Amino acid sequence: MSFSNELLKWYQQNKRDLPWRHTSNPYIIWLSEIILQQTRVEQGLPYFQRFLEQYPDVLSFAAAAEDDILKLWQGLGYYSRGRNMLKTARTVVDNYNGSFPQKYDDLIKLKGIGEYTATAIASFSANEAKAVVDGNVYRVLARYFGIDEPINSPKGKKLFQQTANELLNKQQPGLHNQAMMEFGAMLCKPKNPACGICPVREGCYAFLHNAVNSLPVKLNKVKVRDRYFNYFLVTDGDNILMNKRDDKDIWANMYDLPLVETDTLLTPEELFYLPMVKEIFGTDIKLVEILPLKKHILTHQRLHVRLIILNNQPVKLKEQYFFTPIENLQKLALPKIVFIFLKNIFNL
DNA sequence: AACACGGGGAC
DNA sequence: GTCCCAGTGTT
Repeated sequence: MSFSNELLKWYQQNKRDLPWRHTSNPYIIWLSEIILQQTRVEQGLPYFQRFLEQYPDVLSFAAAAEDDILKLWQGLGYYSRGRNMLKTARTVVDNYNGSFPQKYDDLIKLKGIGEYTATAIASFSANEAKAVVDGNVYRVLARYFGIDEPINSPKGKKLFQQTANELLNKQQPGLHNQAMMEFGAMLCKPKNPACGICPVREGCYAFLHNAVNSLPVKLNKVKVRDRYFNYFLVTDGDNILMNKRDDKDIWANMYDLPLVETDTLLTPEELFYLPMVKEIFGTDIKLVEILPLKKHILTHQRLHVRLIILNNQPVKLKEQYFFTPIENLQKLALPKIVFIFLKNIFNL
């Protein structure tokens, strides 16, 4: 029995019942695929449900405001996905008459849809015969065929895509693709794969050569940068001073508090002496409290975040600053760490 | 080719 | 702590 047939048999018996597997609607599949980029199914599932309820079709999605999309995306990370979805939804309405494309060549042109996602949508919704290659597929192929080429080198990427294409079941590409990924996620896991119950282990290079833990090979460990975020909490009656972030840094276009970033951890005295701080709050700082430093880990950054509560009014409002009612915080898209601070203070 | 972009869960 | 998740866009 061929690898593909064993795989499909395993899939029919072991697949999870996931909502996006009950449809061939490319809009719904697109929604699920974007949400699941670099995101585990369990984490993305509730977001998928909320998005589908709020925006049942591409027309309603295209009509949304960016603030509303980001708010619904809050806590999921990689927020450019949400912003790109809005662009793509509007492109689909404008250029495709609201009918979501199903062909790879159309999909790949849309914002936020890369090689993987275009293949996934095309094969799941219309059985286009292309092989998906995601993190799961890299792992399954590297182990089964004993490929030690790094999965994140250009050469490796080509090799794995080619291998996946040759393995693809051309009769049922959609099913085959889903089966490959489910197999990688459920059985051929990164740590402690279930080789004991694996239906294809007799043909698996890694199993036969005791190389399961050394495959796949991946290069380039990410460098992590330390950043120190000093947030200032300033209120005026029932209003709170907020900041809208620009589109350059992390958390683009989302909302946080007035922020002074430093290279190192400063004492309050050093901090209050900074020109930036004096410019915004003057020289007479009325400190109420400094909440303890919280560490917030991102992929490339370690954020050291603290909240400084002042009894000052700003002497100068920067352009991106604005006062808003505290109850309105519920409606703003806030980075996780900012949300946690504010939640603890205001019982949001 | 290298880097930026979040947050969470498993070990 | 480390790894990595149904990756993509920018430089």
